[in-house]
Amino acid sequence: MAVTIKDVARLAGVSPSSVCRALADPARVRPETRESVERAARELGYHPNRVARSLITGRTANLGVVLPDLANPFFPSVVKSIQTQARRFDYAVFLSDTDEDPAVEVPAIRALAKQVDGFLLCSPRAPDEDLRSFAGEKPIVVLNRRITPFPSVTADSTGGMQQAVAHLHALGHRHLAYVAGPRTSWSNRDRQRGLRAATAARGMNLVEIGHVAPTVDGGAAAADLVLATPATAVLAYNDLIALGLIQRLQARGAEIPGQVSVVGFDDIPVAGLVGPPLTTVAIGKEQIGRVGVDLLLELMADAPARSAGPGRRAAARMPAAPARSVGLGRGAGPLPADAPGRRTASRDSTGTARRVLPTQLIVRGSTGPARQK
Amino acid sequence: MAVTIKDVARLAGVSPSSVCRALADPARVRPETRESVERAARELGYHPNRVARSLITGRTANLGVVLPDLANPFFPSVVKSIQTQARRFDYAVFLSDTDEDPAVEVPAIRALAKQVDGFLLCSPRAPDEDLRSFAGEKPIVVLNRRITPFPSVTADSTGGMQQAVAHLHALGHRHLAYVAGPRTSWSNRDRQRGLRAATAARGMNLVEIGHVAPTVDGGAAAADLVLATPATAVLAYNDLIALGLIQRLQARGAEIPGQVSVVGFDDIPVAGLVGPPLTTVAIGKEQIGRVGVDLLLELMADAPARSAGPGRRAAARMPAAPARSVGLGRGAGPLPADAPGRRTASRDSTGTARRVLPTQLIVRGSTGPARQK
DNA sequence: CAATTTTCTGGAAACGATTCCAGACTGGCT
DNA sequence: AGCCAGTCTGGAATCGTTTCCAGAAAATTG
Repeated sequence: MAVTIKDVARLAGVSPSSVCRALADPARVRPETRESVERAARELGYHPNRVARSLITGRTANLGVVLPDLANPFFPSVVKSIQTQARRFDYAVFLSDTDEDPAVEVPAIRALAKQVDGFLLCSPRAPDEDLRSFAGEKPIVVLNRRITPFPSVTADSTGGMQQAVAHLHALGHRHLAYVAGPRTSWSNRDRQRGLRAATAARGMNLVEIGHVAPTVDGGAAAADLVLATPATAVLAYNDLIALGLIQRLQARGAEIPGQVSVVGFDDIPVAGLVGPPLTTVAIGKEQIGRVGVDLLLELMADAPARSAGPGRRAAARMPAAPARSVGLGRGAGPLPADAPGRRTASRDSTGTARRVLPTQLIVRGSTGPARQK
Repeated sequence: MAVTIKDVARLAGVSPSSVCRALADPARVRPETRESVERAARELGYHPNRVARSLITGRTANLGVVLPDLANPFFPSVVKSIQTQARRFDYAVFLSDTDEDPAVEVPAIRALAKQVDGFLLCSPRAPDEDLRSFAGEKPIVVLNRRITPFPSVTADSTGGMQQAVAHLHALGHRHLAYVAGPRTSWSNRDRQRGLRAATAARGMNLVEIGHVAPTVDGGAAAADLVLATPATAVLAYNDLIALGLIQRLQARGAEIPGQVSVVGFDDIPVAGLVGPPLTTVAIGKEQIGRVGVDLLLELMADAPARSAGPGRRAAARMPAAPARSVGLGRGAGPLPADAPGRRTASRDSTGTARRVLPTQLIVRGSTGPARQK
């Protein structure tokens, strides 16, 4: 039914091998051959079957992206940047939304494993050891979490929390509350850790409120608990929770920021549009995806498709992933962080890359001077 | 490197064909064979290579989703529901974001064509004839647009606009403005058409404001133009534009809804969180994806992978797509529209399915009585 | 012009699974 | 015991492409 390489070969009057060569690497055939093959291919509308190709080359030109919840506006931003960067290198993207269910993650990865050249795991929720079982099988880069031995891209939660706490301290707040996200979220632990350090450093009081879903509803559910504490300001695991908090706090009659200040995390696109606009810690969502893809491509270049030996032939046709693209810095986001120097790149003791992206407090309307007791 | 069917065969002491049979259809081998194959497979951690399988079966168990912009919160909702429904039938999802560029669409489809069993095109922006060139090649279902000969899932824009206009009319508005979305968007034309009909029916005045990007910035750009008209209420192509309008109108000192009422379209998740909460026309985003997948699976069952003849063998192992799943109605959304009767299913003259999903006006805080001149 | 290198090409093998076909074995029946 | 139907299995072919290998043709050299 579909037109194959044989059809082209027949029409062009050459062998399938020559068609392959003519299309893959025109320099390796006589100009006349190239010409007639190209004409035949065009005439028949031939497009090589990537499935068949990947069977023999071991490369699929696909990337797998696994994330917990596309309904959280943070993730579409990341996926979009992944998509953009992947397309630049002619990679297509598989998407798998696990719906915040850790148990779905491993099967999801497993299902995609043979169809992709590598994975980007965004904020994976599965236990470390489950994920580690994929080490060595496929190149994997983890976003928003650190699991040896995988390269990772994370945000500087500590720095962000320090900025946020400094801001609140300057406004006179001394009693803070933190509304925690999912128990299985590494980011949550990271942010919580950063917040504890920051409050401790300034001798501030911190109340932590249980684990809630990282959604608007989760935030709403925590609001009443917040009012029951002496906290004059509350920091949320993420913006969605913060939005839910504001919503419910206002419904309870609490003025924001008059009675309670609220700080989010992520700076999702709508953060500035709500009433009052949300003060939040911004992280470079576009950078996460871009850096993640670059890291993954580097990793894939090191661990080639089939043979383990370095310097494979196929690598020649693979677009160069490394330095060049990293340095491009196209589409500088709102963060001034795109300057090379600001991005922290390090390697741990085993040599795996760890990129930590800078964070930045965006002060909007949801924070103000602490109320007087 | 990876474990293949041969390895399993060797360990189990049988031929590769038997391994295949034992795993695919246990009833076709002796229980002992099945047992030893399963043990060997488990021991080696064997997972069949889906790429190799699809080469011979012609089925990939992948779906392709193409959409214009994941940053528009409308699309993640749709993708998520597609993903959920696809997973239920063991399909994986390829995602391609075209960044609102019509020219990218056809190559994007082309690149995925050989790796998927069918496509869901969400709000495609490419010209009809370009997309029609894929007819017959692959099963395609179009969402938010109608292009013969493809089955489609659309929202009842006319009904939605009628509700919105009735609402505004009742509030005393007589002069309306419409801020149009992308020129290439079928939905925009559909909504515009519906709005014209609705206003004409009531003898209301309608000013149409040029095509803007379907984003917050697009809305902000149109705000000043709105103020220059006699309109007391403005309807936007979508919620993002409406949000941008509100933002900029407020910045210009216009009270909302005191001076201008604003109506959006889509009911994106944040619509209720902004200040003031947005009055908007809701469409069943979860339904769109679910119905789209069901329609596509039906279509794929009719037009099987390889041979054109009906009643293929492979179809037996493919989960039944039709009625059963459609009727499930799991996870009923906020719309009462999940009841079977309310969803309009029709077929045009050529017999292609056209599902039109109901819309519903959600009245929130951004609309109020018309200001007195 | 012969010898040698280089360029170019076709045939065959390979990738990992599925499926067809035919042969081996089992069991039931006469 | 002999025959037949049915069950179960292994070998071979297949999917569409890439790649290896060897041979043919062309170009270069002495």
